[in-house]
Amino acid sequence: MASEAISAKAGYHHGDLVAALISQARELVAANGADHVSMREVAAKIGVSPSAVYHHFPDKDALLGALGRTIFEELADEQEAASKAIPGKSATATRKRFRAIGVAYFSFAKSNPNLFRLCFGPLCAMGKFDEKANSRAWQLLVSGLEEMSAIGAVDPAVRPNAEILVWAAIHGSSMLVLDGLLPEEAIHLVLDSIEVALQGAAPATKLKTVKKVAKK
Amino acid sequence: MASEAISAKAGYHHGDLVAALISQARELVAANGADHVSMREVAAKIGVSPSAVYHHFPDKDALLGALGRTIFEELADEQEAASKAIPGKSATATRKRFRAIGVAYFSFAKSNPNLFRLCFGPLCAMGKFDEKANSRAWQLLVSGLEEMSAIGAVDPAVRPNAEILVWAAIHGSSMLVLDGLLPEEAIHLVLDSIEVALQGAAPATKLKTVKKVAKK
DNA sequence: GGGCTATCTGAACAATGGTCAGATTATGCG
DNA sequence: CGCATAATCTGACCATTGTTCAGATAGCCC
Repeated sequence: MASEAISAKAGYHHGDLVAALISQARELVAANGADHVSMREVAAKIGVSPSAVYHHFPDKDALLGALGRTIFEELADEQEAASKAIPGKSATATRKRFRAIGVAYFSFAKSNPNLFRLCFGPLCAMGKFDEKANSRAWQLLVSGLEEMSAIGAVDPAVRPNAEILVWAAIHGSSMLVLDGLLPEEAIHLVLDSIEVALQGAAPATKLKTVKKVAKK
Repeated sequence: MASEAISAKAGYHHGDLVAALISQARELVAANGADHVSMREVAAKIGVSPSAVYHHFPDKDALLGALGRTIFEELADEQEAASKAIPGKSATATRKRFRAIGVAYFSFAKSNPNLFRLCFGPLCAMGKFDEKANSRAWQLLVSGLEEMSAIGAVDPAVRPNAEILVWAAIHGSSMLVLDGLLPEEAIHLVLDSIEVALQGAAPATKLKTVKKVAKK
């Protein structure tokens, strides 16, 4: 019903079809999962013929790719909002802010599982999104870690790889919770562990990594 | 060509169709991804009519579910093999063994991305696999951590949640590498960081987790 | 207004997941 | 051995899907 209200206003034939398509696709993917969305259904719900879609997107992957790009933005938006909701430069504020960014990531995944899966599915591996689609979220993480460093909550020894560990742990726990393989509390346990991990430990555990990645 | 050689031998009409179907599905999923596999193609490659499949599996998800279960076993097999390849109770052997389990997880993902994705996709969330499909892999992880504890490589304070952190980090980094969002070396950086993290830190960082999970 | 281009439609195609009645084969029972 | 019964497979069929393409329709510029 309210599919025209998205952008600008109607101008030529139908209005801003591409925006309407993405928005409608968002709704259907969120409801049924990316695999169970058909171009025809998207077109029909907008009141347009199935073939109309192909004048704006070469194929289904392109539509879903465009959608994925906007979802990445949404995710970054929520993380940014969560971060900005906790101002202040005190140590506890910094800590809370850092944690909030991680919780926002998980919360987004939990409340939009199908959209989250779209972002990190095979389409991502096929490069259907922008190169830098996730760069904002990454920047958020990095600056969160920089603030943590500033208050001395990050051992300089672990700092260089910290972003990767943090993202991997948050992303992994989110995914495994979505899959039903970990309970919801996992995200908090993981965030606790991460804060501990960032403090580092006695430097006796250095072990050079010389294993080969692929075994075959 | 060699599709009958899988299990037992022919008995009635076609032989062990269900095993042949799973095996053929495995091949096609590995090659084309789970989304681009059709029942008809699976049936055709085996030389059987499309409808024959539906006398053994109620629908496509059931076939892929059965396949997923076997993939989970494969994954656990590889982890177990990697673990057993490093015997000994010394500290360095224990450490190497622990790391090998993680590397095996990643290696499997990297060399069978489509199969790996099948295991942890929406089908998992829908409960199409066995409840305890991944319990063997989990056990491996747990006992690996117990050994690490035994040599004093795990701070008792972080021990209770260690399994979750480790799985999340390894799974997350594997997924993000598959998605092309992290470089391949990420797995080693993550494993390094994990070993440090397990050592724990000064107990000044305890922060009770009282945040709410869903923000809405 | 006339042409040009952007935008959309309608019909069509091959392929897909799934169903069902019936053919074919094995198996158990006398 | 013979026959009924159950297990297994086939063929035709249906609705739906992604995608294409020739043409209809509407906006825009001169």
